[in-house]
Amino acid sequence: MNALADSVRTRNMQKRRGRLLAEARRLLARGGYEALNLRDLAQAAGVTVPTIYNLIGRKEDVLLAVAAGVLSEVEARTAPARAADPLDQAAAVVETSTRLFAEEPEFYRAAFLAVEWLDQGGQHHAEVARIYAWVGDLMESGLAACRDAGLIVGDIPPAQMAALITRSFRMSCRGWAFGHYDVDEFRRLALGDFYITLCADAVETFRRRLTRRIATLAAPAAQASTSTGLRAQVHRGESQ
Amino acid sequence: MNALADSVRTRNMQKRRGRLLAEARRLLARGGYEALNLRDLAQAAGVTVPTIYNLIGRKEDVLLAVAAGVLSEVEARTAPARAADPLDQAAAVVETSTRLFAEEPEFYRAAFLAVEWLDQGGQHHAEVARIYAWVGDLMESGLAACRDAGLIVGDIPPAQMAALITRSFRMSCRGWAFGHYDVDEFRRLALGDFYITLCADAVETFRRRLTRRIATLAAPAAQASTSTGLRAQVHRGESQ
DNA sequence: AGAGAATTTTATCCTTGATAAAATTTTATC
DNA sequence: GATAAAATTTTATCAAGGATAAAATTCTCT
Repeated sequence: MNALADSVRTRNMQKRRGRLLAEARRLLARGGYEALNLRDLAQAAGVTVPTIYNLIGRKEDVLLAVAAGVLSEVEARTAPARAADPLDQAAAVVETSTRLFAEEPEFYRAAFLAVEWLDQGGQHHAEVARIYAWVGDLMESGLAACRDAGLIVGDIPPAQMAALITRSFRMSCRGWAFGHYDVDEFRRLALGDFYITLCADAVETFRRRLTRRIATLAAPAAQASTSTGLRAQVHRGESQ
Repeated sequence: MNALADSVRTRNMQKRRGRLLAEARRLLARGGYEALNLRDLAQAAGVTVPTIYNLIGRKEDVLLAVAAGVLSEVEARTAPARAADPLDQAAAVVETSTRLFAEEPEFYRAAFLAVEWLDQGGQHHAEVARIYAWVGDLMESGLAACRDAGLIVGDIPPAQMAALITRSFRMSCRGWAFGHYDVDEFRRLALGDFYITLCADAVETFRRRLTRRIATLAAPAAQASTSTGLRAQVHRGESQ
């Protein structure tokens, strides 16, 4: 009962746990929430179902672990990266997200699906709250950088602006994670929302810069993507 | 086989169907998605499970019907209501939502949970798309009213602004539907987001009006929590 | 009233989350 | 190195929930 020991047993457990989480992400990212069931997960990881319970916990805990993974990963990989230009620094959240999403789509898509699922399930989860608190803080510090550079008037409470950006950012992430659009469209949307929000409290020169950037974003591939995939859904036996 | 007949049979079926949907809403609004299972639903409505399949369809169709209900209800109850003031007209979406949410919380909460669930489930649903397309259109026409009144500069594509407002609006609705905050907080958030977005492209005088309104909104406490955890650096100056 | 159509119910299947108890593997002690 | 104890994995099984076929019932129309 040596608690410190990095024993064979402990190492194997960690390895199995890692495999389980990796497979959970793969299943989630590929087939969405409904594709993640404990039997398939166990089989994919080469263990049996009760082992999942032993190594991770109930299904909710699996999702929680997937969601928690993204936070540590992101915190580790997000450089402090103080850009010279405060606008670029502020936009860094979006640019970084875009890069990460493009590099490891499976990882982030899975994490996002997990988060959205957990958030929907009644209870409050500290992990989920922490993730968005982290995004919110980044947004707010971006705002602060702009304010310090004299680019922002200061008529609107920064917290309120940060909250707005965070809300719309989350929706943009959702759209990507759910497969409504690709990562480029995600970047366009998130960056556009960000610039527009900044415009709301921007000094005149800064505002001109922002509107120019917004015009650039709107570029070629139009939108209309998300809401037009209207495949007629036949209602059975629905006589009106 | 008279299709037109408003026969006893048809009338009873409609009545049962109505009871089923009403009970579905009740179960959803009270216990969230997990509380809505077909057996309980059938029992609550005084029928058996296969009857649900006959009158409505599979579980997904029940959710779809609940979601669809909100659109017809809202379209019916939303007056054309051209306010004298274009700002008020633009904000009408939020004010109307607030009123409806307060009047029939069960109905709207259920519809929202249904929509969010459907949206998460991989497939595209025309009903869901239509609901948010409708919101987006209202937002855009509000913007148009402001533009026609000369309150908006026109540097930012209205569609992009409308999309931003719609995204954040949806998140605010979510928060209310999931019980993260009450209807007053919902109104504050949604209205605040709306005003900030308008600020982004507002003529100077209009912008002053908006920031004043924003300051008014921020008013009294409520709850800090929600999801952001942002500590406000309260900008209190600018009282004018 | 009675034939035939439409609807509801009875009975049952299958998937999936969850867990107790047995079997196995690892650790610690002599 | 053998063996007892502890920890972990597996076998077997339950219960809940979505879904459906087939029987029973109700309604319509002549």
